[in-house]
Amino acid sequence: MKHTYLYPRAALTVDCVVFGFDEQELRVLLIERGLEPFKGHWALPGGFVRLDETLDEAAFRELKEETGLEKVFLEQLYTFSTVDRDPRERVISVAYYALTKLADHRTRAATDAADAQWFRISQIPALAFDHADIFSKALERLRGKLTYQPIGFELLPAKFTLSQLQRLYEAVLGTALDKRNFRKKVLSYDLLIPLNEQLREGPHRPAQLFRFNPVRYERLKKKGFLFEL
Amino acid sequence: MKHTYLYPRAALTVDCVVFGFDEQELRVLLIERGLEPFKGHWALPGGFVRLDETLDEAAFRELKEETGLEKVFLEQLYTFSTVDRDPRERVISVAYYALTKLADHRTRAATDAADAQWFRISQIPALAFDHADIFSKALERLRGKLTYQPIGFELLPAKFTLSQLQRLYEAVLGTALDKRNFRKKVLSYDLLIPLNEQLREGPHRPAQLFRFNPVRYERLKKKGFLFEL
DNA sequence: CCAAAAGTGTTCAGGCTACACCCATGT
DNA sequence: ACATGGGTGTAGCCTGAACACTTTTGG
Repeated sequence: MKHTYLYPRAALTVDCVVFGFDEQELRVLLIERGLEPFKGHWALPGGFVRLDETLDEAAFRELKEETGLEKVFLEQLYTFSTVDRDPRERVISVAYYALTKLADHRTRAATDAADAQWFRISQIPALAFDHADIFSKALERLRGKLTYQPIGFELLPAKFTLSQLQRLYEAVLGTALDKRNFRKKVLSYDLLIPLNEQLREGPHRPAQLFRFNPVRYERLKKKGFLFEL
Repeated sequence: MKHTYLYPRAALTVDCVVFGFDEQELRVLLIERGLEPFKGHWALPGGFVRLDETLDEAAFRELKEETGLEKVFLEQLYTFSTVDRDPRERVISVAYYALTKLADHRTRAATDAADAQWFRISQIPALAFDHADIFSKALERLRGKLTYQPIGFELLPAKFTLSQLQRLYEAVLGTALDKRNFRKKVLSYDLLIPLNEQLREGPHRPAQLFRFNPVRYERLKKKGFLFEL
């Protein structure tokens, strides 16, 4: 009760749209709220920004605290400021989106955050506050970005097959892609390194595993660069 | 002196990077600060956000108050939060960028805001706070956006020639473009309406004037759409 | 008549699209 | 042996890049 200002101030929060990919469909990580307002509703992970941290730091911290996630791809999305977006008082929220390797984090998230759950993006429940707006802006951004920057890999395990990569693109973009053309194009970037390893699962020919070339990956990611449709 | 909170809160501002085009080069509108900190330095127009307005509203309001500009294209850019970006106290700033028709506003801005001045982007003075960072992020965004969305027209007068449009693209992107290819491509979008009017200036053949097709323009602007290189 | 910018078509190469069959494996 | 996804090449089309000269005007 001891912080007094000349003019009224809005409270400031960060909220994170955490995407994952389950080899079939895109998913988002949501938290069930234990407190009012919107108690019992699902919401994006997030919380108040402290005075001694940047927004990026706040987003990483909240992600860690609420979901156990660390070292994920995280990028600022947009700042939401509708006057009555929080029923209690004026709260402005800086939204982030994160891309995670779902398989790596599935178990951890399940233990650190008992109330966290991955939802298919086609089956998202009613969300607290204006989180539905935030989510849709994040999805839009992900779609846009995926087509001109090679960020899709952040959603896949370190070793992956071309079919997995293609399924990811198809899931995110919502369109079917031609297998041969997709492979030709992706390989042409000289971004994937074939491993001496194959993925065998199910009654069919095993699939070649790849990882990306980290140096080339960074270079391309920086300089914004055309990818695919 | 009577706004008291349980936890300390950051102050919140908006800052606007206002672009204009003088037929030759891209320019930015800056304000000379009359108060400390950074008194006498140039800075982006902006100011504190009120509790009863959204960020967009705050940006429009500050733009009006400080520069006299109204009804310009305005879009949220990024939120800046380095802990010591303001020497007085913790201030978080939501940056916007605006595109204006310089010719229309030149005089108005000059009267409403005696301290406002248009600078060539190649000759920007030292800026207050982290405004240089904000500016460079805005320029990067403008460059990126111009190549895949038809927003360049916001910087031109309502009636313009193809050469003016081309010079704009060349100035923003920093590259020379082939005249014939440029015209072919731009016209192919069926976005420009030729007028029964020509621009005559100087000892040479007069140039055909165009305006854009507003319906088609809006449609294309919305659905994000490939433009040019 | 000279200087200055406006305006205009064609050719070529490379990239994108469409498309169908064989391969390796587990059951 | 069969069902399942993995893997591969080519031909036509279209788009983007390169390129030079004529036209219209004002001075």
